[in-house]
This record gives sequence, structure tokens and C-alpha cells, in this order.
Amino acid sequence: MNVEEQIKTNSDLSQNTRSIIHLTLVHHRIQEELTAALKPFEVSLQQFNVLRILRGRNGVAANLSSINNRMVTKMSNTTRLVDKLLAKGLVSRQTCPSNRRKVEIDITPEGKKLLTGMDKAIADTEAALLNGLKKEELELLNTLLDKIKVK
Amino acid sequence: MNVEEQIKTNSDLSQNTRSIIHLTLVHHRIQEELTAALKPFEVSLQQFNVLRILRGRNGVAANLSSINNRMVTKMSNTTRLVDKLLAKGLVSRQTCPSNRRKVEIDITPEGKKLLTGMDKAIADTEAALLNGLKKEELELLNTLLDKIKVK
DNA sequence: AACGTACATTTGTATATACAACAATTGTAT
DNA sequence: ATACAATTGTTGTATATACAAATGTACGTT
Repeated sequence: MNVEEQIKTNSDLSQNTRSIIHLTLVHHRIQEELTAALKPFEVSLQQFNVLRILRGRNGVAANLSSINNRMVTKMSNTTRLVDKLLAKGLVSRQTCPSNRRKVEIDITPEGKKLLTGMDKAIADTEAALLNGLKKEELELLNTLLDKIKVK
Repeated sequence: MNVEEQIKTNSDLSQNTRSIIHLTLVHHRIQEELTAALKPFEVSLQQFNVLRILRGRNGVAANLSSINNRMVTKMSNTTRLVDKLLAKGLVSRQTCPSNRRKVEIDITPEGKKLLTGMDKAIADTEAALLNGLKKEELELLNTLLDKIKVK
């Protein structure tokens, strides 16, 4: 019996609780599969996300706050994520000349190259996870997620 | 601009990727709010889940595997979660007489008492998160989550 | 210019988690 | 009866994360 079955058959839990647990469970397994897909590249999912955000800026360097705004992690973690990417030579970091409180972070050519390989691994994993849902169902899922009142 | 907006307007990302990120983001914020709700009790969300599972067994002691089957964490973490609950006197642990590989875990009266207080805090938080969704919409959400092919 | 305040990031610390190796017990086959 | 395999749980180690405090910088007021 898998956990989804348990959730559904456990009448002690409210409908709200069951939905939250279900979401948590699915999320956890998605993370596991994506993490596994990135394992050969020795890059964590969060590190991958940073690289993806940087690439999306098309050469415009990002500061830490702007990266952080697009991620779920806290600021202090973003600092350390960038530390690790820097150690691997996948990003560059320098203090911003016009405002020396800020740092300018950019993806390096090596980072872009590695990212290209990771893209396929991630896309394949996502496709395998979601190919049971039609386009309209994915949109519906997003609509429902939007109705959850976070912050 | 919040991250949901960014996700929706970022045309570089595939529909699959946007849905995965959306799910991740919502999950993360839900965890944050639930964790905050439990903070006064000094019990982590995972510890709370263990207690809730134990209560659901109505006095029948559980072994570690059975707890673990109903959680997202790995076995080794479940061991340490129980360690912490034991240190707080919220659960009991003893080796199973009939099969000494197993351990029998049960919730104590103090555990049950604390759990009663936590129930309300969690229920209120869940209700606040989900009150934008009608009963049928919650069911629909669960149906869609089931279509994601995890494991 | 000096002051206080807000901003941007980093660092310290405690806790949490994953993964792998290990130990102990039980089950099974010869 | 013994060897081998499977089950159940624990521990070591590395990494990840949250939270709070500290650092360095910029800005507005007087």
C-alpha cells in the first residue's frame, strides 16, 4: 500500500490535512527524482536553479537579492550556493563598482556548457513525471495552486 | 512582483518546468507556515507527524518501518526523530520481545496532551491556507496530484 | 561632516537530512 | 547444523537549511 492510498483511507485526517500531506509527498518525490537526475553532474537542484536563473538574464549580471527573489531558499543559503558554484568555476562573482554592498554574479561559459547537459536530464525527468497530465490539466493544477493562500 | 508572477511571465521555461517550480514554491511556503505554527510547541513538523501517526494507531505500538512508511523522511531520519521525541518524553521506545530486531514505539500521555494543542494550531493554519478552495477543488487537486508519476 | 538608519551580504550556530556503512537478529536452504 | 540471505534499525559523515547576529556600505538629516 503506498502512501497515497493510506492518505485516502485514513478517515482520521481532515480533507485539508490530507491535501497538504498529499502535496508534501508528491513534492518530496519530485525533488528526489530531479536530484537523482542531476547527480551525474554533481550539482544540487538549488545550484542548478541558480545557474538557470543566471542564464535567463542573458549576460546581465545579477546580484544576490535578485537571484534570491526567484528562489525558495533564504538569502544566507544563496550566498553559500554561489560559493559552491564559484568553487566549481560555473559562475563569476565580483563586487559591484557602483554600489559596493552588492555583488555581481554571472554564469561562465563552463557553467553554460554544463547547464546544457543538465537541461535535457531535467526536461526528461519532468516529462516522465508529468506526461500523465494533459496541457489543460497542468493549467488547472497551476490555477488550483494559485488559490492556496501563501503569504 | 512575486515569484508566481515571474513564473507565469517567464516564457523561457517550459510548461512542465513552470508547474514543477510552482508546486515547489507553494510547498515551501506551506512548510514555512506550518513550521511557524508549531514553533511555540518546540516540535518540528516531522516530529509532529510522527506523533500524529502514533496516535492514529490507538495504542497499538508501531515499529520504525511502519512509521517510516507513512512519512517522507528516510529511515535513518526517523530513528533520530524518535530519539528527539523520546528525549522530550513524548514517546516510549522498547525492543519488541517477539522479534528483537524491531522496536516498539508508542505515544505517551504527555505526547497526546501536547498533540491536542498542536492540532488546533495546525488545523487553523491549514484552513487559512486552503479556505480559497472549495471542497470539489480540493478533490480535484488531489486527483491531479495523483496523476504525477512518482515512483 | 557627523549621525542614525536602512540595505546587501556574510558568517556563526544549531538542526535537519541524505547516503553509505555497519551491526544485530531472523529466515531459509542445503 | 551450518552457511547464506534478508530484515530492521543505528551510526558516521557530509551537506543543506534556518535563524540570528555581524559586517560593510550607502543614504538622508541636521
